[in-house]
Amino acid sequence: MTAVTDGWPPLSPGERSVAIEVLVNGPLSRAELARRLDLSAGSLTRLTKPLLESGLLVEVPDAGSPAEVRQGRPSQPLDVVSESRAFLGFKITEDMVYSVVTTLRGVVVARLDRPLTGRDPAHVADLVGGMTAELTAAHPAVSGIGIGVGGRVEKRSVVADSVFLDWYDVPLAELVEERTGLRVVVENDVTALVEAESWFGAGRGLDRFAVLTIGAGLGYGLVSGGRRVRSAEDGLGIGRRWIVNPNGPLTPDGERGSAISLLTIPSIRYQIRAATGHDLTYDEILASAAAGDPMASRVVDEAARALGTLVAQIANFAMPEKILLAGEGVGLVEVAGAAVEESILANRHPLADPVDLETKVSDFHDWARGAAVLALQVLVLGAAGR
Amino acid sequence: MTAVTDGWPPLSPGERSVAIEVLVNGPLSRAELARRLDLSAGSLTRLTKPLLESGLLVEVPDAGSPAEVRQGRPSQPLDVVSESRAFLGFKITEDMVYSVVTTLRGVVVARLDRPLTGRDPAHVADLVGGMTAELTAAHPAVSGIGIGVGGRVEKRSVVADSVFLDWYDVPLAELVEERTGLRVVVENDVTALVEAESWFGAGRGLDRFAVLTIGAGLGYGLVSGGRRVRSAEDGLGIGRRWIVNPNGPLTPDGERGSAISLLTIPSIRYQIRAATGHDLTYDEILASAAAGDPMASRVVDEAARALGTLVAQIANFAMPEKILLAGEGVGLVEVAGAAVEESILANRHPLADPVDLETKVSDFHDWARGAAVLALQVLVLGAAGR
DNA sequence: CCGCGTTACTTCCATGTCGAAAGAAAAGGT
DNA sequence: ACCTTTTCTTTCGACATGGAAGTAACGCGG
Repeated sequence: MTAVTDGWPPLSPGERSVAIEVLVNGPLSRAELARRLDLSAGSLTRLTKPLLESGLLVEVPDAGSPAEVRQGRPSQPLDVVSESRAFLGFKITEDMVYSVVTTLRGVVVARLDRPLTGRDPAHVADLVGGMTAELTAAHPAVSGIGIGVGGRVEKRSVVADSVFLDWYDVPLAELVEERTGLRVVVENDVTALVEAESWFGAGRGLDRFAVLTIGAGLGYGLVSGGRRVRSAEDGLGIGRRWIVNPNGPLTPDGERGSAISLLTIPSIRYQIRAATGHDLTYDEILASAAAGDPMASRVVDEAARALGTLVAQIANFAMPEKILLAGEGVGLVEVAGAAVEESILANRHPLADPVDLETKVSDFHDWARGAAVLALQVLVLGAAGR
Repeated sequence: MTAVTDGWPPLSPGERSVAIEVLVNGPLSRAELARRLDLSAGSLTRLTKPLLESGLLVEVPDAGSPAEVRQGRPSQPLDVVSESRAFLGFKITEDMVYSVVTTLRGVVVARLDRPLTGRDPAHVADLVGGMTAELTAAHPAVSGIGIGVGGRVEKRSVVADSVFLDWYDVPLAELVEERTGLRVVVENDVTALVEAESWFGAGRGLDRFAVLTIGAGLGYGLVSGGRRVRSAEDGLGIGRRWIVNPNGPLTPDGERGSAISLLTIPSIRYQIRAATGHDLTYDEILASAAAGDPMASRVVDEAARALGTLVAQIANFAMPEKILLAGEGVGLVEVAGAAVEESILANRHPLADPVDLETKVSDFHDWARGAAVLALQVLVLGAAGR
């Protein structure tokens, strides 16, 4: 459909590690790479040569801080040409398709959203194809497409089941490849976000890293040894049965006191609606709580305590170096951060390390970006892992 | 003090992986090793030659199942001479020192226990030294000593702090090495057990594996990527604040409804004592519950539900392939296994994989064995990991 | 009993990666 | 100008690895 420059030549393991290190950790000199990758200087000359010849890496002028006066020959930083290739990322929700164009570094350079008017796979693929055509018009050097979907995805191409779309075994990657001529990677939305954050986000450079997402549901992902931990419950989310406080509220989505009932946006809105009769938006509820409204405060505080409990349990059992909180529902932390902190401490050993918790205010474009970064990982650098 | 055959010559990475594979997974032919380690047949001839010459491996007669009629040249299994070296493992408790002698495979071939009459480091080291003398008399080929202690241990040699011994920065490894002339590895008892089970026990061959111990306290350890996950809270155990059920009982050791209050042996005994005035042993309480006594049943059932919750949370957040339950308090599972199972299911996603849970009835000699296996790992095979 | 296929193991060599050492390049300091 | 320092390149030897070819040891079937 559109001109496609194909990927770089296949990389040897050594070359790949160099490419990824530069891609993830900005411009780096050969000497610095040698230190980071624990290789000799000679090896770096050898490994970088084909990468420079193929154009994946380029030598850039030293933009380093001139503050530190260094002796000796100046280093020659290497970098990727971030804008040389672009990736498209899509996030499919019940009623919208969100998309972004990212650079090689996962920086979003364009956005495009379209309402989703039907759930037929062909219709969705057509819409994605059309959006791709629009985006590639302005950003021609697209190397691949990533699509994030809530639900279970197999082999990074087939949507095994997605309840909200009523899809079962839909070969989405194939459908979109047919329409665009581009290589397509499909993945569960949470999984894609975890991979992306592990590379270019909060989890950059970390060995162990966890992500908890709060939105319409709860999502969880774990990275260990620099690789995402796969499990059978990928894409299932945290179930309705996960009981945090047996005395907690009962909502349609979850059992009494479950994490779902206490924390998700629909459940919090349901609680307020059931108690007051007013149907407030999530942001309105947070604002009311911040303003001191007793009912909203009670619900938000209870949610914050539940969140703290969850975070503490993740820290206790998965032992990540860092936990990222993402999703549309993290505004909770801004309003009731103290309650979250308190609850974390209450559920941790007093002598344990403090939990490194990062909150990322995110919208649906972040999910789309996650998918784009996953496409980058899979299509350009081959396979997974660092 | 006693004749010491020193370790084998240092191994190259390739040789080490072969040695460990044979050590952990029984006799294996070169061809089988080539398949498992993803190496060529030629490499295996090369790698095994020095191991055979140094005596670490030997060729053994094929004891394989003669049922399967195989064509071609019979394979030549290689094995370690399990009895060629021995390791001593010690577990130091408040009032006893337990010790075992193990083979290269971590099989216990002798036990020796002595009461601990004082907490002075020199006294404890003397006792360990004396027990070592007794044990080496019958088992001369001792290659090293491992010591497990409740508390935090640094650099596998110094007890940073151990509350029950009132020890702070005690260089225990050094003290015992002086008295025995053998190399000594000191480690937190839970850590040692986790390492041992990961090699020769329930976690054999698994990439992700968790251990939960129930006894005087609660212990937790996680293996990921075949390596134990280190964290700042190593040796701290699960704290008194870990709230499982806010409506639960209050005990001296933990806050209301904490895992400590619900699950540990002293807490369960405390609950029964507080409710009935009778000071029953843990086993008596379990027997009463099994016999239908209402008070004991209530306490045991509540403990079982708490255990199920813990196991489910470990499965949810750490996502191990298998969870091992060990320690002196696992009798609980035999009496109230159904309640445990039920509670696990209640806290997992309905579509999630069932939890692979193994219960190991264990006594203090298992802790000592863990320390012995750790000594084997560190002293013979060098460094950590697989 | 003797080929024949099969599997296990060994020997040998080409390949490729790596580090160490030596040299070249490009700065600052004196 | 000269020295020092750091970076980068080149060269070469060490070493691990895989593949090909050869040898060994079995069952099987004529």
